[in-house]
Amino acid sequence: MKEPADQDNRKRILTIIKLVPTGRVATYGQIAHLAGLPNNARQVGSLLKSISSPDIPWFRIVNSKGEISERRNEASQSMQRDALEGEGVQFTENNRVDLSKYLWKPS
DNA sequence: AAGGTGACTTTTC
DNA sequence: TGAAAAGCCACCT
Repeated sequence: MKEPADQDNRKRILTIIKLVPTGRVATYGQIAHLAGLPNNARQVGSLLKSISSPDIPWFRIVNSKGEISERRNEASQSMQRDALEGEGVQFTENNRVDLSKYLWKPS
């Protein structure tokens, strides 16, 4: 039987994000890779902007530099930083997180 | 149908 | 080390 691939992928991505533990962050590429979409990091981001589920810790997703990606809605950006700091993640002067410390390493 | 866009990543210089 | 360009792929005019 056949399934709509993109919807299935979307669900898989969200599932992965839910697995990211508190106080940790993950990169878009990592999420995409874990979801089985190695080169679709952008799609992950595109999906996150339309997030509506409170169960999804979207704020734990940052880009490969460890910085919060720029977006149209600035409020969302500062909200993300605030949420991460509330979980114990410290930001550097450059407005970045130390990936070598906070990056989620799945088993 | 075809080209532009984007919450990205990696390679190059 | 860091900025710029190229690469990628789904989604939207």
